Amino acid sequence: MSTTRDNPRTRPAKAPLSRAAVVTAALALVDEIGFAAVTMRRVAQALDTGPASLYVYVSDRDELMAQVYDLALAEVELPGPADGDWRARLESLVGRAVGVLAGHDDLAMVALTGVQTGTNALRLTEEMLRLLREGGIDDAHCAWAADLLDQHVISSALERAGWLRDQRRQEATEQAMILKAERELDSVIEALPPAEFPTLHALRGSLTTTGDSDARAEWKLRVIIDGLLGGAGA
Amino acid sequence: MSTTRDNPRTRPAKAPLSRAAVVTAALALVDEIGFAAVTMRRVAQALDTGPASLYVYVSDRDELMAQVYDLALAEVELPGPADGDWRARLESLVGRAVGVLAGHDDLAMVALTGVQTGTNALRLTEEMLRLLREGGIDDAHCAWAADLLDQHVISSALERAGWLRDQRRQEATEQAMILKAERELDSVIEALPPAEFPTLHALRGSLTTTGDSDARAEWKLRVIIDGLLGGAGA
DNA sequence: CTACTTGACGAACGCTGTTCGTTACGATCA
DNA sequence: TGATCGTAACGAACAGCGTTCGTCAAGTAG
Repeated sequence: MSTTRDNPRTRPAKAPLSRAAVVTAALALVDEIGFAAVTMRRVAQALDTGPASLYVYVSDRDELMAQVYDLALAEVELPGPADGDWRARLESLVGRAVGVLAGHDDLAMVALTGVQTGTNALRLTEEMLRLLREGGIDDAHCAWAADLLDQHVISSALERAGWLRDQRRQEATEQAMILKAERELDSVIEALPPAEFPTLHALRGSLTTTGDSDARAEWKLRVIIDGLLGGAGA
Repeated sequence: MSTTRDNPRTRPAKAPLSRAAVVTAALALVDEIGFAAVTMRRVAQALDTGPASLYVYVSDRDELMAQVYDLALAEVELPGPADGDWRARLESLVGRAVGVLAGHDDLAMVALTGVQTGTNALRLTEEMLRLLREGGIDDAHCAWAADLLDQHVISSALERAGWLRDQRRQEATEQAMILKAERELDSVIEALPPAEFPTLHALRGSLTTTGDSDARAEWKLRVIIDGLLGGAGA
């Protein structure tokens, strides 16, 4: 009974296990199996350990996911002078943020639980505010404008992530149903009484084309900046 | 053993149990204990039955919550001619939607899982599109504009719901810490190196005043509509 | 060589969404 | 009236979840 475990020796090297290792493994898992499917147990399994071990470096699942969120934001490169004037740079910054977040499934959901205070989140906010000021937005409104842009980033990232997921699922099923959800919405509208929903019927065609989520996000962003420059914003 | 159960008689009347009853109970529970805390078991308990019984009327927790979401939207009254021109009406409609959703904790999260096709969601979309067209927004852009406004509604509702929840918690704790999260963000910014984050430092005051979430949501809405009228929207 | 701190982790708790198989009721039909 | 049958109701269970506790082993300081 004294020499019960040879585990410590049989296990070769093992991962040193650290806060960074846990967060990195969790992010990789988000990309692999999706945000909702990432559990403490699976993260532990990926690190070849038990779930309890994670709590040395992370206090909570929520805190872990907040760290993962900030790690993902590290991928966003700040636009430089080559990207043009303040407006072009702002559009570039926002576009990159949407792209990066959408590339990690529904990870952007983390940002809905409250203001993120991670290093990278603050780095992006700093640059966003700087560009807004450079564009002449009133100091008193800059915070609100950044908030509005943040909401746009998160919403668009989630929408795009969902679209990417659907597309991957359809590739996996190898079915030519093109866009099931799209057709669904179309048929729902078609079944509506035209007398009560005339506008939905009239615009049915343009409502159900969800394909170019990129162009739509860019259009929305232009609208927002236009609004900031035009009326109450400046 | 033959007269084992007098249950059917001892139980006085019992709830007839129906799809509507389940959804209504779930909505009441959302208001009482919060969106995240609503489980199938608790809904069943509120109806004095077991969790398995719910699955006769509802296929899924997600489907149940989608129904609850649409039921909540029924509270939104469409603005009438007394509310002014198309723009005033649109602002009124969006404001009411935000208010109603924010009054049901994080219920707006449901709308992040995909396009909602419930009766009331469509009712609001119809009116939104109608007003946008009346305002002269190009048909090709109306769908995108409605999407943008939807994102605003959901984001603002979630933000406001979180604020209301924090406030209720602080009332419960009877503490005068005013706004813990606010102070937290303030101290986080204060601790940042000023050389790398000059704008965050400069705007620190206006960034941390989260109090008037109403005024902020209204300002954002004005910005969006201004943007729709100004540049690429019309 | 001993004492102590600290990371690692097996086991367990209470909870979750959901399914299965069995009841018992109300309506239908002979 | 009496038998039949579809179906709402539900007790029990399953697999999985986040998290905590107590213990074990390894490294460090004295």
